[in-house]
Amino acid sequence: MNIRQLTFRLLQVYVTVVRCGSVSEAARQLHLTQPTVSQQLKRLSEAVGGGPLLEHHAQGLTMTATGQALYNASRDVLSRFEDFADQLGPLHQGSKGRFSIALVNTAQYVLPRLLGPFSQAFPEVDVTVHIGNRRQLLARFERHEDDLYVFSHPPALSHAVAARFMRNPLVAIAAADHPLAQQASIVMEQLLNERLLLREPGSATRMLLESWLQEHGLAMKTTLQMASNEAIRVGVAARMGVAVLSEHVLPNEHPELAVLHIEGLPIESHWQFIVRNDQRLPQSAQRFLHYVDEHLDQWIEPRFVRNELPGLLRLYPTFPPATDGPP
Amino acid sequence: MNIRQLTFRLLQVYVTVVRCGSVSEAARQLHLTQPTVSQQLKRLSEAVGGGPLLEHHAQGLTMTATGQALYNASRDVLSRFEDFADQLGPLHQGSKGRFSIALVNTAQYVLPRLLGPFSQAFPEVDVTVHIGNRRQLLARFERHEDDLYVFSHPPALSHAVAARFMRNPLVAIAAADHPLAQQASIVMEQLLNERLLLREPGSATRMLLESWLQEHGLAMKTTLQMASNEAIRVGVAARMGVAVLSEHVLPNEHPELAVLHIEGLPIESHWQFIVRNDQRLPQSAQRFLHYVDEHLDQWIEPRFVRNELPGLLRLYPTFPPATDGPP
DNA sequence: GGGCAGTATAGATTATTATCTATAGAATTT
DNA sequence: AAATTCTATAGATAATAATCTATACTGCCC
Repeated sequence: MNIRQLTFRLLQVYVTVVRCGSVSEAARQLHLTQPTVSQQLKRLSEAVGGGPLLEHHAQGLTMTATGQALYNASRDVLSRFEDFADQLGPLHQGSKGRFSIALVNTAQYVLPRLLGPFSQAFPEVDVTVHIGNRRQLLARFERHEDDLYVFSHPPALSHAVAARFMRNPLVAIAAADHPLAQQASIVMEQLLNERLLLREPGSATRMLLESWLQEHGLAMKTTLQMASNEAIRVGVAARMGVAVLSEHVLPNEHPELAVLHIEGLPIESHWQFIVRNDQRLPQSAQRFLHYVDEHLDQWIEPRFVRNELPGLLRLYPTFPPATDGPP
Repeated sequence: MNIRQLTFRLLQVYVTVVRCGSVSEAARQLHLTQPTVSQQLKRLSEAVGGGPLLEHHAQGLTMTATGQALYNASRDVLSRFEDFADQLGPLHQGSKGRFSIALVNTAQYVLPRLLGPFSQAFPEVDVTVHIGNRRQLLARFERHEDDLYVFSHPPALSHAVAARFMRNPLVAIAAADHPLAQQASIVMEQLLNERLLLREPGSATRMLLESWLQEHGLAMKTTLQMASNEAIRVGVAARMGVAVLSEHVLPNEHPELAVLHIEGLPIESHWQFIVRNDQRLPQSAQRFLHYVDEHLDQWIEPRFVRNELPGLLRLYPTFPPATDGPP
C-alpha cells in the first residue's frame, strides 16, 4: 500500500460512495461530476493496491473484503480528525463536535430528557437523532450508520457493548371506566378477551409482549394494529380496546386511562445504550455518555433509574485526557 | 481546518519532525532536503489553521497545544492505517504487523519467555524491544515512543492502564559459604552490616528495596554500585558482598549462591503491562496481550503467575473482529 | 431493439504539491 | 567575533492531482 498518495479527501469520497451505494449519487452529493468520482475510486484502489474495492451487483454496490476493511479504517480515521478539528479552537474536550444517535420509537419519550440538558450544557455539540422501529434500527446498526443506539431488546452483541440505563416497565391500560379497571387482580387471560391494540410487528414493545405471552403459554386473540403509541393511547381512552404499553408513554396525569392490575405485570424491560466496538466513538459521544452517567439520577424518577453506564465507560478511560505530552 | 489538503504524507513528516526534535534531522531521515520539510510544516500548519504547531526553544522543539493535539491525532491515524495495510494480504487479523515494547532491565529475563513463543506463533509480527532502566523507560513513556511497557513500579497512571501478570519477589543472596547462609532466620539489620551490592539509583529493584527499608525505618550502610544484575550476581558469588535481587535473575542452579532467610523477605512486587490509553494500540499488540493471557500458565512457573490481563483486555473487546459489514 | 440510468475511459486543462538550489537570518558553539 | 549549525524564505521546476467535457460501454425496463 502506497500511503504517500493517500489523501483524506480520497477517503471522504470513498466513504460517501459506499454510503450512497452509487457512484453517481455520491458525485451529486459531493458536487462533482461522476467521472471524477470514478477516477478517484480508481486512484484510491491503486494506492491501496489490495485488488478491487467494490463490485457492481444487481442492486447497488458491494464491498470486497479489502473494500470493507478500507471503509472501516476510513471511518475511524475521518472520525479521529473530526475530533481533532473540534479540539482546535478554545481547547474544548469533546464539548464541541457532532455525533448521531438512533432510538427505538418508545425511547423518544425519555431521551429528550437526557439530550435536552446535555445540549444545554454543551451547546456546541450537534446531535443527530434518528428514530425508527426495531427493524429499521437494526438495519442502521448493521450499516454502521450511527455512533450510539438505544435499544430495548439489544441486537446480537458480537460487535457491540451494551449498558442499561433505565427501566421500561410495560403495563396494561384500559379506559378509566372499563370494567376491568375496577378489579384489584386480573389474570392475563381476561385481558386477552378484550380487543388488544398493538404496534406493528417488529416494534420492541410488541416483541416483548409476544415473548412474555409465549413464555406463559398464551396467545393473542382479537387485535388491532395501530401505527403509533399515541394512537394506541387515544384509542384506549376512546374504548377501542385495551393495550400493553411502556409506562413512559402515559402522560403524568391520565384521567381517561387506568393502569390494570394484572398478575405478572408490569413486564420488566430496560432501555440500553449500544455502542459498536468495531468503530471509533467520537469524543462528543463519549462526553454525552459520561454526562448521562453523572446526571441520570437528577433527570429521571429514581424508580426508573438503572445505571449500568460505569461498566461501559470503563472502555473510554480517563476522560477528558486534557493536555499532556513530550517536553 | 481544511481537511481536503491533508495528506498522510504530511502527517508522516510532521510525526518524524516531532520525534526527531529537529527539522534538519527529520529531513535526513526522510531523505529530503531541509527546506522541503520546513515548507511541508508550513503547509500543514496552514491546512490545520489552528495557529503555529511548533515553537523553537533553547533545546529543540516544543509543541504548542495545537501541535500536541495534531501529533496525537496523527499517530492514531497512521497507526490505524498501518493496521489496515497489515490486513491487506491474506486476511490476517493482527497476526501480521508491528509493535514496540519497552522493558525494565529486570524484565528482560522473563519477557523472552513470552515473546519467544508469541513470535513463533505469529512470525509475521515484528516486535521491537527496548530495554532500559526505570528512568529511561519513563522518558520513553512520556514521549509516547512505544506501544507497550513493562514496569515493575508503574508510573502515574492518569493516561495509562496497568495489568500485573507476574510476581517478581526480591530475595537476599550471599555466597554459598557466607556465614549468614547457614542461619535459619536473619533480620535485615544483620544484612545491612554486610557490604550491599546495588544497581544504580532509579533502577526499579533498588527503588523497591529502598522503599522497603524506609518503611521499616532502616537505612543502608556500606554499599557498592554495579551496572548490571549479572555483575551483582557474579560479585556476590565472588564474596564482594551481599545483594537483594529479583528471584528471576538467579539461574536455575546456583551452587555458588545462597538465598538468605530474612524476616519480611521476599519483598513482593510484580511485573505489569502498561498501556497508554490516550493512544491507539496496534492490533498486533492487542493480539500479543491476548496471546499472553491465554498461555501465561504454560510458559511460567505457576508460583510466579499473577494474571490480571483479562481486566485490561476488556478494553479491547471482541477480538478478532473477523469480517463483517453492511450487505 | 430503443431508450435510460449508471459506470468507465480518454483527453485536456488547471491547480496544487513535492521537491530542489540558493540564500539569508538566528542561534549556538568555539 | 568567527565558525558552525539550524531554520526560514524565495524562486524555479517537474510531477501529480483534481477536475472537467465528451464518449463509449454496460445492464435494465418497456
